[in-house]
Amino acid sequence: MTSRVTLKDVAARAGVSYQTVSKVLNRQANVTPETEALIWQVVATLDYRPNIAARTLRKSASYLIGYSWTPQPPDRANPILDQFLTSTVEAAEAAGYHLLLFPSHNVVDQTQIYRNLVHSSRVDGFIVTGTNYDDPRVPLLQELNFPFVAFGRANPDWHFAYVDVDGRAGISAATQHLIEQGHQRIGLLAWPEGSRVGTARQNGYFEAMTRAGPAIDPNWIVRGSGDFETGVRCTTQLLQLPQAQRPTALVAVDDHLAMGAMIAAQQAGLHVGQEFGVTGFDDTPGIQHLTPSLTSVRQPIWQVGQMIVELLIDLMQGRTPANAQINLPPRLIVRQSSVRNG
Amino acid sequence: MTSRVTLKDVAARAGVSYQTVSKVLNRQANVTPETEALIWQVVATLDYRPNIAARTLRKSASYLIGYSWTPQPPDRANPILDQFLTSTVEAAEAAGYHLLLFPSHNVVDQTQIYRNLVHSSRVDGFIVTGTNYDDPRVPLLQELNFPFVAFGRANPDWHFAYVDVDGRAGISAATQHLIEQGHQRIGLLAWPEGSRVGTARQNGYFEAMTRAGPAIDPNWIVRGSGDFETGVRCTTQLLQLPQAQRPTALVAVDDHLAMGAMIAAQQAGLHVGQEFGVTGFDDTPGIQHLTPSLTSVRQPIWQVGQMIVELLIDLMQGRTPANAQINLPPRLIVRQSSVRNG
DNA sequence: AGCTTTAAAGCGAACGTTCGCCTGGCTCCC
DNA sequence: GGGAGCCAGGCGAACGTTCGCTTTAAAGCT
Repeated sequence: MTSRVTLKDVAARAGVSYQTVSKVLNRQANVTPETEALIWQVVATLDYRPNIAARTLRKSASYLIGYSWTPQPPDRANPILDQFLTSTVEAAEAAGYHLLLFPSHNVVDQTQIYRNLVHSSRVDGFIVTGTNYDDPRVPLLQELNFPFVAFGRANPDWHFAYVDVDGRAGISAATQHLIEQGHQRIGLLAWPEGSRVGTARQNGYFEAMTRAGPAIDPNWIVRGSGDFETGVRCTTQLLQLPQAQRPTALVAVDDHLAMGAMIAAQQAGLHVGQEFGVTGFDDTPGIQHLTPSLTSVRQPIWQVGQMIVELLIDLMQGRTPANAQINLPPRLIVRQSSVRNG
Repeated sequence: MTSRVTLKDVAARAGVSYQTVSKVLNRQANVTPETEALIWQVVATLDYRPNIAARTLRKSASYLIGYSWTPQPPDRANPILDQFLTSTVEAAEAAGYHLLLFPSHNVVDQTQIYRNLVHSSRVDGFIVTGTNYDDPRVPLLQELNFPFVAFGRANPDWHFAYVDVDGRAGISAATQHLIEQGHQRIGLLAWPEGSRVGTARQNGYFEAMTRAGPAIDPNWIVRGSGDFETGVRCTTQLLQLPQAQRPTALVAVDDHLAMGAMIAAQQAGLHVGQEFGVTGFDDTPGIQHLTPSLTSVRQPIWQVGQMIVELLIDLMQGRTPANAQINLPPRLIVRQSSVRNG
């Protein structure tokens, strides 16, 4: 808009060639301290900023990171989007990169979008979220030999950079915690089989149960999509079991299921916490204000974002990170819904 | 990564000059149908994609829109971020634009960040959210003569493009609804004075009350930051008033305050809905699952995003939109917390 | 003194587009 | 039949950088 000031303007004012100015700005100059100081001063007075497009063209590096996420339906919160974006944007910014958003709603030809961004050299790398088994984006980006880091693992046979949160350890800790509260018959509210995240989480339940001893009744394990209504329905159904066989606590693989479970238990006249333990997963903002407040597993989202960017920048700049498969432990946040004296 | 294919490659293969290929791709060519078809075919077989950096440099248009938002603390959900981003990204994509995220956390020198993005021609325009009275970004962008559209108004004396949601109408509708439910003494949980959004919303309360008749007791109006704990505290305090003077319903200017109010009322032994009406604002995901479910005012976020992008594209392409000050009505979602037979 | 080394800065080219102007050849019409 | 008009396409230049090589001049060495 306001007429742009370029290298040539700075050079003219400083009495040097514009290439010299470029070298000074990129700190790779052989110049006398005097000319260097002069150039910096002219840069400051003219308020010069390098034209990113020209730099991008010349260096074929856009300093842009592509980021896609899966939008949630509007009646559902995305508990981590805000924090994850803030974290990644901040880490990227510190290294001179920006985030370019693109939607993943277009399931039809996901790969075309990626191809396009790669071949038009719009972006230098990708952050891929919500990976599942055999996620097509992973082999695609590998085939294109394009830098990317995933939030979450995929097919275990594939070798690529990712940062993941150990859902197994999280659910295991929640289960263990309920056992320590004296529960013996503990049920599991899980997602349908086949999702990578869901499998990891449910394995945490089996691990803790078999380690600590309580027998598992297959009837205690119910599956459904991860929403509130499913939580209500499945829990109501579980509570139909004969008194001596029905669970006294439920581990849910996400907070929505857990909230449904709490409501169903309350409707059945149970005092959640005291008589009936419930735990969730994600530590969705707001669940600390429920009555009773909901125990949940909190993912270290901030750290995930930081590490993803760190890895990605290594990859984009051609370095090989020492450890490109990172698995972070989540943290159990104990609240009223799972403790007996609460 | 994979060796890029350029206009010249296409031209060589098609036996024309590369400029002609460019013209065909930009649909401004005078070419025979045969050569045109041939060029398109070669483009397809070589899988050519224009290099965005080169185009950006030449046209000095980056097809990038800068978007900044104010991150919420991690224990607080941002109820609209996901939907707003999805909406804007989708609308932008349809017009060939992408969104560039940048953080607004750096309060110290907000304007430097904007200046930088403008002068380096990183972006072609901005979406500015969370505007307040005398927001410094508005005059800055006006001075730079740079296209932008705000989500929300600012100083009423300034003339710029915005899309806003009529908070006054929303709170007015909520208040009106409580009056229709038979409430006469209705209180207001508001933010501290001085915020633009807060003022608009509280005015809706005054409007509906004076229009419909109930006298307003200044004691019914309490202010504090918009969080859950404040809602609890203020409501508890209100309920200390003598029985004959205390409100039988509360209008809250956001959902957090409303949730606090519900809990405080329940702790005071009141049956929310039946005996004590509560309404919120934002229709935060999840509040439909509270007991009782919370009546709230829903903003047409999707539409806001679409219209902002529409306006912005007009501005960026030099057109003058017919109506650049858009005020959208929100919608009251009535649930159990505000109805007497609920 | 004559030669090599080094420091400081200049110079040309290239990245891949788009844009405006130019040209060659054909058609058309009086 | 010859000039005007038009159509298809070519051509040069420019956008603002970065990069590697060259040049100049001064300094160092034997």
